[in-house]
This record gives sequence, C-alpha cells and structure tokens, in this order.
Amino acid sequence: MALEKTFDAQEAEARIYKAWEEAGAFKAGAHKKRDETFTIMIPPPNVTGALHVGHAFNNTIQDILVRWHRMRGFDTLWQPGQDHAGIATQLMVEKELAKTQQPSRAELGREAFLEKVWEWKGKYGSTIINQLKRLGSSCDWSRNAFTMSGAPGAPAGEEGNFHDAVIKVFVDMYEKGLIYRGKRLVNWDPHFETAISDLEVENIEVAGHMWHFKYPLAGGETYTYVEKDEDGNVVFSEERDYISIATTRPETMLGDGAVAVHPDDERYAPIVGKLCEIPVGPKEHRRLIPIITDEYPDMTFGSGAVKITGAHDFNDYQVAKRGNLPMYRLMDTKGAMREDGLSYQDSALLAAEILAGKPFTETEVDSINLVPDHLRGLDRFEARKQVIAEINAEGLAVMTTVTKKVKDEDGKESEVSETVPYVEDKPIMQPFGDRSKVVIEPMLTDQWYVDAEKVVGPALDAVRSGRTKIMPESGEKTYYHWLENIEPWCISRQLWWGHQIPVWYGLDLSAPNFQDDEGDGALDEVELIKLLTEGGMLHSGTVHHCAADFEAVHGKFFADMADLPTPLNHCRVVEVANRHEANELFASSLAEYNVTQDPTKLVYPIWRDADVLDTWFSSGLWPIGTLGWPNWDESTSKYFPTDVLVTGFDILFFWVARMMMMQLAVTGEVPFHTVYLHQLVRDEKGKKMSKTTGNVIDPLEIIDEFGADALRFTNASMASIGGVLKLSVDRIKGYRNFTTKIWNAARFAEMNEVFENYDPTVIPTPEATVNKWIVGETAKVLKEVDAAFADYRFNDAANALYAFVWGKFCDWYVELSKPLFYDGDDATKAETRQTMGWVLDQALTMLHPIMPFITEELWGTVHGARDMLAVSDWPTYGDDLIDPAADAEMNWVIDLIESIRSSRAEVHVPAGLKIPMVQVELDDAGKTAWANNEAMIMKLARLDSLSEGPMPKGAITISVAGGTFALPLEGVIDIAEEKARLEKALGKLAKELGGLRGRLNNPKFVASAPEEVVAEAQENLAAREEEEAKLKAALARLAEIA
RNA sequence: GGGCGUAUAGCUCAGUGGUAGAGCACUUCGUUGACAUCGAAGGGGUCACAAGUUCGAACCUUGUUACGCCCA
Repeated sequence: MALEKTFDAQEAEARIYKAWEEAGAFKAGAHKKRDETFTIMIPPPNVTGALHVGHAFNNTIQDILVRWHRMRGFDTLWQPGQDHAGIATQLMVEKELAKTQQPSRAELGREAFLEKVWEWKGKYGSTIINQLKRLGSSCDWSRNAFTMSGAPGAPAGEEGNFHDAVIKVFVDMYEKGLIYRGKRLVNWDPHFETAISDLEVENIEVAGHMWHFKYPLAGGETYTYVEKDEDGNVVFSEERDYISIATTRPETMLGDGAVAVHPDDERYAPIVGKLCEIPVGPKEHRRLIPIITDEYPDMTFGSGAVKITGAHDFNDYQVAKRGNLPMYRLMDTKGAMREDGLSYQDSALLAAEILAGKPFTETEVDSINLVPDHLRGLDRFEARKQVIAEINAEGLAVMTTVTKKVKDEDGKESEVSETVPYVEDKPIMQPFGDRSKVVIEPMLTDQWYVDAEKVVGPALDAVRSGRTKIMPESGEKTYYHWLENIEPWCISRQLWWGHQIPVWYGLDLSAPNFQDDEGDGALDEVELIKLLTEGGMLHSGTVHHCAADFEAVHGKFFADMADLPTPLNHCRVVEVANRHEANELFASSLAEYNVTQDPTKLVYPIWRDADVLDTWFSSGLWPIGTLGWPNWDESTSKYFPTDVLVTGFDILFFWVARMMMMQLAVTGEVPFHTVYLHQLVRDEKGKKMSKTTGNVIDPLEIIDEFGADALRFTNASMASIGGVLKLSVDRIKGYRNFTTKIWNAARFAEMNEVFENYDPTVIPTPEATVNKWIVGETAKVLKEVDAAFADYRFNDAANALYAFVWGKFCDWYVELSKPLFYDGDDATKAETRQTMGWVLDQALTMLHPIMPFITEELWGTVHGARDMLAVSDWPTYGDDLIDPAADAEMNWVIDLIESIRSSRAEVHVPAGLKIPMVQVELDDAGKTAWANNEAMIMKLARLDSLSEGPMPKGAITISVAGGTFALPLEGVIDIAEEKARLEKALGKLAKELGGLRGRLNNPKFVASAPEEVVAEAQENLAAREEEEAKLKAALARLAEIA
C-alpha cells in the first residue's frame, strides 16, 4: 500500500489509541522483560478539569518517561486518576443545579446534595480522561483512581478504598498526637463560607485607600510629638493628645486589641504603656486599648504606629499572640458584621475587664461582640463606609489641606484651599478566593490542624540525604526554605463534598454542673433538674473522640462515662446530626428517666464533626492511596515507592512536600526518588495564559490542527531542566512539518522498495561507506537520546533526534542513497535497502516516546507483521556500530560537497548548471574517498566531470583536507567577486589563527592546559595554516589574470 | 521587605572553563525522480554592565543594572 503524501493525524490518532488499548499496551507490566518496576503517579487533575497546555506539557513528560521505560522492559505502571477537588466540584454542581432549576444545595440537604455530586461526576467526570487519551497518554486506565472512591454514598463503580486510606491516616495521626483542633486565624472565603488554603488565595494588587485616624489618648493626656532628621535635628514638633493610625480597613478598628509601635521609635516613647481610645462606637462605651511595643511596626511606614486586630489580620495575629492581646472576632461566616453573642454594652464592659487584667478564655472572648448595635448585620464593606463617616463626623480623622481649582459662574478659575480628611489612594495587595472571587477574610475559627512541625523532619532529611532528588536544584532550596519555616496545616473545610472528619463530639459530662453534690454515686432529682435548666448542660463544653466510624468511636465515649454517677454511667451512646439535636435528645432522655427511673432508656447522643478534610490531605496520600493501601498486595505494593513525580513548581509546597511528609509518616518510605518540577506554560511572549487576556492556547485545538505528535515534540523540545515554557504556535507548526518530513522519508523508502525484503531483526553490516556511516550515526544518536532521557533532558533528546532525522538522515543519507538505488548493482541496492529500513525503524523507535502516533502508524505500515511499537524493544547497541573510517570518509565527502556548493552559490553559478572540476592535488585517503563516493559527489555538487591537472587560470579553488580541487570558471565568474570571497575567508581564518597562535605561544597555556587541549589546538593550527596557504595561493593566481 | 531565578543572534531558547550554537524569522537562488508542511547558499552576537580568579571565562567569584516568579 502506497503511503499518502502526508500523515493524517486526525484520522489516525483515535484509531491508533484504540488499538493500543485493545492490545493492553498500557496495562501495568505490559512488555515486561525484567523485574525492576517503574512507576509514575499522575498528578491527579481535578475531576472538574479540562485539559490545558499545562496538563499537556506535564503529561507529555510523564508519557515520554513511561514509554521509554516500558520499551526497555521495565515493569511499568503509569497510575492515572483524579482529585475530587472539594470546593471546585461543589461550586460546579451548585451552578448546574441553579442552571437546571433544581433545588439548591441548602434545600437538598447534605445527603441528597452529595448524591447529585456523584451523579455529576458520573456524567462529566471522565472529560479530562478522554482528553488525556487524545494526547496519547499511556496510562493504565483499568486502574484509574479517584480520591473519593469508597466514600459513604459512593455509587457502583466507585468502590475503591481511597476513602478508607484517608480516614485511617487521619485516625492514626490523631492517635499519635499529630492532629489537633484549635482556634487560629485562617483564610476564610465568605462566599463559600469555608476556610481555604493559601494556594486557593490569589493576592491581587487593587486600588485601595489608606485612611488616617486619630486615636485620642485616655483622659485627655498630651505629649510632645517630635520628628528628627537623620542627624538628629528636630524638624517637626507638636503637642498632641492623640496617636495617628493609618489603616486600609477601618471596619476592623472595632476589634482592635492595642496600638503597637516599634520599640526604637522615639516619637512614641513617651506614651508607650498608656491607653488610647478607639475613635468609633457609642460614646458612652468607648473602648480603651493599650499602646504597646512590638518589632512588627515599620517606623518609616505611615505614622509608624499600627492598630492591632488579632482576629482579622495575619500580622496582627502574631503581634496579638506575642502580646497576649485578646482577639475579638467581628464578622460572621458570610463576612457580615456579627449579630450573635453579647450586646455591645455587655461586650464593651467585658472587654474593659479584660483590659484591666481579668483572665480570659477563648470561648469567653468569642462571645464578645464589639460591633455596635447599629452596625450589626451590615456587610463588611458597608460597615467600613459607616465607620469612616462616623469618625469623620466626630472630627477624629487626620486632616490635610488640598488646593483645587474651581470655576465661578463666569467661568473664571480660582484656587480654593480646603481642609479634608487625609485619605491616601494607594495600591494594596488584597487576597481573593481563586474560585469565589470575593475578598478573603482572615478569620479566627476552630479548625483541625496537622502539627506539621512534628512530621517535617523525615521529609527534610529525605531530600538532604538525596533519597529524593528534586529537579531543578533550586527546587530543593525552596523546599528547605518552606519546610524549615513550616506552619501548622489547617486541614478542615466547611464543605460537604469531601472526606468527613472522623471525629465525634459529646457533651462534657465531667463539667462542674454534672457533679454529684452528695457524692453518693447517684444523681437525685434536684441535680438532674439543675442539668436541664439554662446555664447547665446547654452551656457546657464538649468532649471528642476520633475513630474510623461510629462503631469504633462509641466505645470510647462509653468508657468516658464509666466514672460518672449513676445513672449517667449507664447511658447508651447514639449518633445524632448535631449539637442542637444532642441537647434536645439528652434533655428529653433525662426527663424521661426522672419519671421512669429506668436507666436503660437513658441515651448519650454524640454527633460527628460536619467538616470535611482539605483536598490536599487526601491527595497527599495519592501515591499509596491509588495503590490500594492499606489493603494492598504484592501486585500493587511492588510499585511503591514510585519513581518519578512530574509536576508544576507551583505545588511544591502544597502537594509535593505534603506527599513527602505523609508517605514518610505512614509508611516510612519516600513516595518517589525523583521530583521533576516544571514551570507554568506561558504564551510565546512569556505571559500567563488567561481568558481575559485572550492568549489561551487550547491543546485540543492544537491537536486538531497539527496533531498530538507535534504538540508533544514541542513540549519535549521546551523541556530543558528548570526552563521557562513559552509555547508558540509557530514552533508547533515547525514540528508538525517535522512529522511530515519523517513521513516523506518513509515514503521515499517505500518507493525504493526498502521494505519488500526487509528483515527488522537484522542489524545491517553493509559495504558501502555511506551505509556504514548512517549505521554509526544511528548508534551515536541512540547514545545521546538514552543519556538525555536518563538525565531528564528532554529538550536534548528531542533536538538530537531532530538533528539526526532531518539533518543527517533526510538531508544527507536519503540524498546520498539515490545514486546507489538508481545506479548501484543488486548487492548494493539490497544492502542499502536493508540499511535504510533498519535506520528508519531505529528512528521510529527512538522517536516513539515523544511522537507515539506517527511512529506507530509508520511502524505498522512499512512492516506489518510485528508487535505494536509501543510494546517493542528499545535498542541497546553501542559504539561497536560506529566505523571511524567510514565516519571520516563521509565527513570528507560532505565537506567537499558543501564547499563546492558554497563556492558555486557565492559566484552565482546557476544552480542547475553542471560544471567540470579539476583535481589539482589529492592524498591517498582523499583518492579513496572520491572513488568510493564519486557518483554521490557528482550528483549532489552538480558536476559533470572530474579531470586531473594543474590549477587552471581564473578558477575557483576548492580546498579540502588532503587536497585541492578547482572549478575552471574563467569567463563565468566575476574575478573581483571571487577575490572578495577569498579575502573574506582569509579574514575569518586570520582571526582564528590569531587566537590559536596566541594560546600556543603562551608557555603557561602549554604548561597548564590538559594535553588533549594543547594537541587539539596544534592540529587545528596546522589545518588552518594549510588552508590559509591554499587560499593565499588562489588569491595570487587571481592576481595574475586580473 | 524576604526567598528563588533570569539576562547569549531580530524572536524563542540550548550551551558546567578550551575555536559562540539550534529552531524560527530574514536575504539570494531553486518546479534536481520523498517532501514547497521542501531544497541549496548566506547575513546576523562586545554572551546585560564592571571588577576579580585563571594560561584561558558566556560558564566560577563579587558588585551593579534590568526583568520574572514565589512568599509577606
């Protein structure tokens, strides 16, 4: 069957991919020839994801490694799967519900909503899988994993046990004391009403304002505010009864716990330790706060004094912790000003007591709501406006004088000065939720944390000791930097779609209210009633236990109750939805007991933590979770530890470091020995791709237009270690042309009957120099490609193959083979066919990891009856195939052809014109080389004859190693032009000679440089001198005639 | 402000101390029996700047400048 003129990627790719799958080519262990395993875990794309250029790059790299190892006979597994992506998926499903007029998430309730999510996943969840297939990814899809598989409510087909692994790890870590619950400042998304990770926060510079307000000193005190210049001279002095504070968020002033100044700031030294007043809120309950010192304030920024709102700012939080300042929460989960808790009056009084030194607990502080009654319930931005207006109205804004031009009735301009509140317009960095797009609020909430400091050690050691290598090396520095300064990891999320935290709460029966007054081991009626009334049980704290499920946790609560007075120690533990239900059920149970005195009716209700785990907690277990841990057997566990992780630089902390910590904590093993980090894929100018900029390249469109192979080859050629990834359509187009080039080389071979008697199992041992040479070149490129792949230098492998296939095979070998095919004897034709067939096969094989489709297609077409290329052997031959004599000879031939062509072009000999050549002098090697390759040289240099003789007058000199030729072109060429050409060549030579002589004449060079380098320079000098002599002679001859 | 990088041909980038490279773009020529998604030939660089180490520096060191990314 004759090949078409070009490769139809669109038609072929789907067909070929299907054939691979049907052949089981991607199954774990396919083409296994040895016991060593090679495993790559795909960085799980979000189940909501669609393929973008980043995925395309990332998966190309993985596929190259996987295909290369598979062909080399490793027991290879590329483990695919997806991440359940809590917030993104929940959002997607909520949108879908709204779009299709279905009940909302809140209306559906948790269980029904989760059913909808699973339904959605069933419908759309495999989008990205199909897109990865279009790229040619050779994952073992039969093992596709999902981070929510096996979760309660998972439908048929989702029975994996990832959920069990996640829960088991949580319980284990909890029991080891590595997980705890605490109240800390988190990034709070007021739209989704959940904590989110740093990764999900985008800091964007927006136009903001800085307001300057006066915080009056308590009791009308005054001080002298003095500013000095660098030399200590007073430049400004003023008596003040206030301290000036600048803020971009005036609404948070309500929750201030102090004003902080730098300990070295002399301007405020007189008032440190005194109290000042927050200039907002009802006059009669103005709150006083202390002026403290802390290293945090920047003396040169603003007034140098900073208000400290521990509950709503990350820097302030640290200051508040250091200074043991109370942190007053001002907002609710929606980002509106709080309406719950105590009245403003009670809150202000309590805050005053705390200021006076009364000890406080977290719970007490959280009940304090310092939002004035008239601001309660307002959105935070609305509240900001109000606060500003009130301060301005009271005259407590710092004022400034501005001059502006006004026009009177006649249009006459005049300048007017007025005094206005001082508000700076300035860009500020504001945190936004990457999905919700709302301003993220630092919020003080109860969350679950991994005590990262306790698990970070092994993860650091593993990289320091080299057990895991991070590439590029700068990644290791970043890794150390982050892990050495690690913060507790907040792992709870206020979402529904995710792994629900395996912790149950119960009422704290050991609290004082539950005391048995008589100490008789039984509660009497009076004591029971006390429990039921306001201030009793309803306000008690809770206790909690962690276990995999209710069955496992219920015994722990039961054990807690053993020491309680009768009848409480007889309670049956039951599960309810939340604390509210627990209160009601426990109360009614006690009331019933009071009537019946039947302790068997008593129940102790417990409720499960409603929150789910951070998606990164589950994806942190990806390497073992996908393999079925903890219930794995040898058929899967043999693939762990995995080999290489290929992922983006941006998730080094969020994912890579966490996998290191978690796998080490759980299994004691590193999850992978190599981490290959790559940059974000950008557009050709280096800009981030974004919909708003309109510079997004859709990989699927690229595949449609240019084929997956072209995109993949582009990805490989960009993949220098740590390199910037700038994707340009022009470049992709160039590599599409490369595929066409390969295709046509195969077509040429086919037309010359290369494959008719071709035996792919035989490495050719030809006679013709050109055939020997190309066999050697093939061996050289294999060596280069293997070395490049082994070092993750995918660009080097791609470039080596490109240079070999286009620059050597197509540009030279195909051309040089033509005289052999057209004019050679039968034996020559036969050996050339076998050689060309073999070299082409080698090229297809070596290109396969990068360009699987076209290579597989040609592999099957040119020689049908064999295994698919994806599961064929990677070659292993070496330098033994290189024939140095053939190498030298071909290089001489190529040099000669190039110099004839070059000379012809420079003196404008018509390209089609065949001309004679004179051999002026030639050594034996040159004579042999000529004899062996005469037909090729004549054809490619467009010569019609060669004669021996002296240098003709007015001829062009062709100088090669060991000889001189001449093109007698008197009358054809312009003597002046030829002179110019020679002068230019001499000029270039002179420069090189100068450098070489300079070095060789320097005794220190000869003394200290390595011998090879000196020898090389000497040989080089000799060759250049010979060439110079020839050129000079040629010039002299020209001078004779002109 | 802290951390990590980058600066080489018009563009995009390779280049780990020994004669500055590739692809694209550009110029000239070419319907030579695979390919115009092609072929041949060519032009184009003070390797950001400065100092140092070295027989020798694009490469190592220090500083300067500019830019990028991450974190605050």
